[in-house]
Amino acid sequence: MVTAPRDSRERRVTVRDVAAHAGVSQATVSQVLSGSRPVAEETRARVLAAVQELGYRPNHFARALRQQKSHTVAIVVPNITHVTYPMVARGAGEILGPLGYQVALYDTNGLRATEKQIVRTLTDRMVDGAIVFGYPLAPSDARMLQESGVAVVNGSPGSESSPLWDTVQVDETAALRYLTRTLAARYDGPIAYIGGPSGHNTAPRREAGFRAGMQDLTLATDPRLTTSAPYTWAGGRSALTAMLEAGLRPRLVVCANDMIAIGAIAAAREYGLDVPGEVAVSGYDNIDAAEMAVPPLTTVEASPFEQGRAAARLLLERMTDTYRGPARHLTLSAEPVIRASA
Amino acid sequence: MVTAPRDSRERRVTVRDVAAHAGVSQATVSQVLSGSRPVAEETRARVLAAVQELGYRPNHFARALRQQKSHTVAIVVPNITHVTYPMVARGAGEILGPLGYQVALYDTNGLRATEKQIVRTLTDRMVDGAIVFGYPLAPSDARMLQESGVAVVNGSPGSESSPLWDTVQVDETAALRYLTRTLAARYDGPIAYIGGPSGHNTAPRREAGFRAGMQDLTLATDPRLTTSAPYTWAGGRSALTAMLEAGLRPRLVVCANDMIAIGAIAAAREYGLDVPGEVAVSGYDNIDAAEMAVPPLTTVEASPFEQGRAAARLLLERMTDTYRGPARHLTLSAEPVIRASA
DNA sequence: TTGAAAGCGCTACCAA
DNA sequence: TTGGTAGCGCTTTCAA
Repeated sequence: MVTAPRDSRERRVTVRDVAAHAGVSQATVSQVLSGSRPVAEETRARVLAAVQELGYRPNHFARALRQQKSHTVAIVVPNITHVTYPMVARGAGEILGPLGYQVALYDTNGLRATEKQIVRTLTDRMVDGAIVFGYPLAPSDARMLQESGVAVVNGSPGSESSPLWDTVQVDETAALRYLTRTLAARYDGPIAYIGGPSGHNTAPRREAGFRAGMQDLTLATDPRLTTSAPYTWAGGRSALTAMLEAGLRPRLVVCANDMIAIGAIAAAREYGLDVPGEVAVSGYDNIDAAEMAVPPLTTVEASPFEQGRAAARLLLERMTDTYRGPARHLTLSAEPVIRASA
Repeated sequence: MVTAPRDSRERRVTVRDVAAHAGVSQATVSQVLSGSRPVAEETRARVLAAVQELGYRPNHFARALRQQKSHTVAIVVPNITHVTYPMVARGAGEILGPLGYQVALYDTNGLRATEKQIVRTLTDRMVDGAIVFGYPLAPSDARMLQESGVAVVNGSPGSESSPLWDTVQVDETAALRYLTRTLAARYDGPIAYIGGPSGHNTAPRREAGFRAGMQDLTLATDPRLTTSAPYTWAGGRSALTAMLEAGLRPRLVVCANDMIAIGAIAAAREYGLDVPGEVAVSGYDNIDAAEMAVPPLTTVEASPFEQGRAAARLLLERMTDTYRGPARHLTLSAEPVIRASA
């Protein structure tokens, strides 16, 4: 027969306990811990000793309730499963953590309904700030957050347009333009582009970059060689297969992301074409698989870690009211990573 | 000159406001919202209308402070960047979310110091439960959590040993044993194993599986063909290269994870060996890159999503006191995924 | 330099 | 079926 005490939950040590133990008032304890007003050195030492001895840990909720702030920052992303977003969270955590902020990660799953629900949760939980990353912040969501006193930064391609909140982004158009220009100059022959699905928010920006790069070299883009596919391996594979089946023979295939590119490499190989000897292929994102691909994939690295850090810094200045001016828009460059595939 | 009001933060609507608006007491409002005692239909309707009209949202902290529970479950993982862990979080969220629990993800970065710090945070934040996943829970951490009334589940290979907390795990040994047996029977010739780094907690279990599989077929393991490497592409590549340089020609290479395996494939290819024609290779984890590898990688899928769900269910029963018995240990099978590489 | 006490918003107990 | 109210643990005036 089991007789262990089921509820071993110990009573929490409170400010009151510490005050009693140190022979001072609660106010003094609170003060010593927060440094909000001067305290006699001797008293201070006594309080600290009591804190140590009793193992006092402040109750987060009581503090949050009283101060109306939770010392928590939310990071809201569309897909926690894609490496980019955890990296953003790590970057932000690196800045915010040491300053005493908790960083909480929320996953919208790409659903508008979930986005809204999370925004409501954030105001209920009185987060001090929110970094919405990977999709354009809805104005109504931004308003709701700001009215509740939540500082906001949006990190998303194309997000520079809003005058109401700070943004961080990578200039995808410029990155793909540069990559296209660099690679197109190397290969003699038709150049193809496999873009992302038209519904996706990054697709048009990347395609614009490809077109601009072509134009820089005064090359025409052949509509039969410009197509789109889901952002997947299978999507890239069938897109290039379709071109090859149609008798087209691109010398270079610029792809809107790495998965498409790796799929395209597979298609080329299945067709008996050497990569990069007969078809060169490039991607975008620099996912893990890019380095491990055969041949290793030439791609673009958007440094999500740095984006997270940057977003956190902007947010911090808003939360602490260090900066009060108009919305700031920070653009980071994405760098080409040249490997063997193109 | 900017004259917009700087603090647009609106005063929160409280229970008091709703009560006044509906002409009832705070107690009644609280009751209607939580369903904790019967209320006359007419009163109920009036309260609900007031809630609607005023846009009332309960204050999470006040509630947590009063009830001494936060309706939050923490998931603590060693590396938020590895796909497995976000998947676990999603699985747990799928169970816990609809029941009104918030799921918060914490990243220890593989550091013991951070683990401890997070455990302290969790007790401060009065989480109702914690799923510690991907590393063995330290007994002292478990004690600290349980003493604060936090329900605990540990998900980690080899974690079945503790009588003090529930565990969920995948039997890595059995999985690799089965895979080894299956593959080894197919190929005629020497069989190699590239294991993980000896410091890593999963390495010995996977190696044991390999050895058991070999034994099942009464095959001897050649020490020169049994090596270890970091869990990386580069690690796998140099490990197999070293064997080949030494004049060894394994017909099958069983690897402790996918990155090692994909690196080994690269090494074989660089040596002009066909995969799987001359060297067959298998991995473990079924990461994204496995499917995209050339040839697609034969591997083992540990279904982190299901593990997350399972852990959440165990935790839930502890949190709600639905289950009060001795520690339970759930083992899920990991399934082989046979592709072209072996 | 310190203490007393109000009150953050909520729930749950005790009465009616 | 409902209301009054104490109190969760903390910070922050106001007074001394």
